[in-house]
Amino acid sequence: MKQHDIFIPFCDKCALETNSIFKHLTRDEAEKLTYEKDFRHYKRGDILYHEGNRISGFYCVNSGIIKVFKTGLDGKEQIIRFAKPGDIIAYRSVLSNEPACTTAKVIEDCQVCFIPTEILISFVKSNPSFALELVKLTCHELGEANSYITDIAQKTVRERLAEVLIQLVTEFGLDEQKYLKISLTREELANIVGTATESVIRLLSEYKTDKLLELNGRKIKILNIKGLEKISNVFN
Amino acid sequence: MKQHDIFIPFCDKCALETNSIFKHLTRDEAEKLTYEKDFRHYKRGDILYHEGNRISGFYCVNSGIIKVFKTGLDGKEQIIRFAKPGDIIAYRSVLSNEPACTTAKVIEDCQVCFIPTEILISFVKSNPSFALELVKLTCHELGEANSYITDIAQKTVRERLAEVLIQLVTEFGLDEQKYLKISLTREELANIVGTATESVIRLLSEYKTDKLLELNGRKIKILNIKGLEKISNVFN
DNA sequence: CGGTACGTTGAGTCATATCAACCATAGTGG
DNA sequence: CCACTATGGTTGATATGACTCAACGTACCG
Repeated sequence: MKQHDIFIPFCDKCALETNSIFKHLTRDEAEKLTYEKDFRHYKRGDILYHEGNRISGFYCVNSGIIKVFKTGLDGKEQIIRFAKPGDIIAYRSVLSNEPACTTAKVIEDCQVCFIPTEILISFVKSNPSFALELVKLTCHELGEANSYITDIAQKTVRERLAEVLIQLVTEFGLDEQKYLKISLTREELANIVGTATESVIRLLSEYKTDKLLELNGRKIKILNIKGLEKISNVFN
Repeated sequence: MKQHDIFIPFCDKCALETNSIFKHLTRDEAEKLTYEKDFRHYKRGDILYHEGNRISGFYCVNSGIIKVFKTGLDGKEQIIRFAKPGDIIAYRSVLSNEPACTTAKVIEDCQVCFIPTEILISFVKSNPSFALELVKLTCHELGEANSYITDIAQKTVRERLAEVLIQLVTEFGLDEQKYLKISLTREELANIVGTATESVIRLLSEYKTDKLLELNGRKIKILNIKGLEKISNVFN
């Protein structure tokens, strides 16, 4: 028996800690989930699932960070979102019963629970308030997607990069020295913003000149959030 | 009593005809819906709801066309989607319990049913398979939003305009003379594509030169769909 | 008949992409 | 241990897609 088998987290506990959607399950359901799911480890660079494939279940992140992206023309990635502890991924394809429209790749080593489709469906059917929460979650994500469409369509790259940095601060936070907790390559940043790697590099160094941030290799130290907000034109 | 009151459509019938989500309701639920809903007429230019407002229900389109858009910087519209008979709108805000993130404006005179939030919630709770269908619908729309993000981020305006035209053909069809059934201003086209009105005009006349379409004022006659597909770079 | 909304065209500008060269780092295999 | 390679980061030069601005035409409407 491998060591990690011992540490399979109980879903009811994990759900509360990570604030995942499963906190809306009943005690029995959470137990069933703990029993039925599969606990897995992945390393940076590993792929959980591929765009275009049918998948037999979805994932709940226990630790680590995963990027979810679509592959566009010439294989250029468009990062749609990140998943961190408590988040679930691939549920869209599972629920709409369509092949995966994205690929999920590990950015920071992670532990995830794999949950078979039928379990999710059965919870939706047996637990109306869970169903409602799931609908809420999806609708919320849809609202964010709509915002992002508007942003990409209407804002400049300079504005969007600043906005993305703010979002990353909001979602992953800063450490004690004000460094962004998530570490991304310039190319990955470009693939969120929807621009060229070189443009990201130039803009970052422009922000640096303007004393909005400092750069230490891949680590980004945020000096002036207000300044970034001003650039990004967010009033929401 | 105004004449239209006589013609309030029965939901079970309408649901089958327009292929709306309510076809998954039970007979009793459909009756309840017919009884509780409010039937309304709107003219071109009317606004059903405004971005930022809380709304107390959602709409099911019986006839006509509605555009759903977000207002970006300088008041520029970004059209997110259209709603035609059978489609429901504003359900996102209702279900996520957030203020409307879009505005809905009538493009072609329409008749819609207004359905109070509580009814929808009660159906989600009482009818698991309806809930599941609703989740499916939302997830499907989310998938489309993700695709659109990738497109806008990676494709040129020329490619996107061609793609939008194809989508409009798919969604609204052509009449006997191959004219696109939905009629939009150049500005509206620009607001779907996410570009300037002038760019749309120039590109349309370029397509025309290439014999892909003909222009008669606002009416667009599609001559060569394959050609448009080639330009748009869609392989999906 | 003037007003308003929409459509069209041309000219100039600018943000951003592209292409190319180069450096730094780390991991690999002989 | 060193050459080798891959990956990521940076910078400069150049090209160009798309926006902006401005002028003007057209059609419909009260």
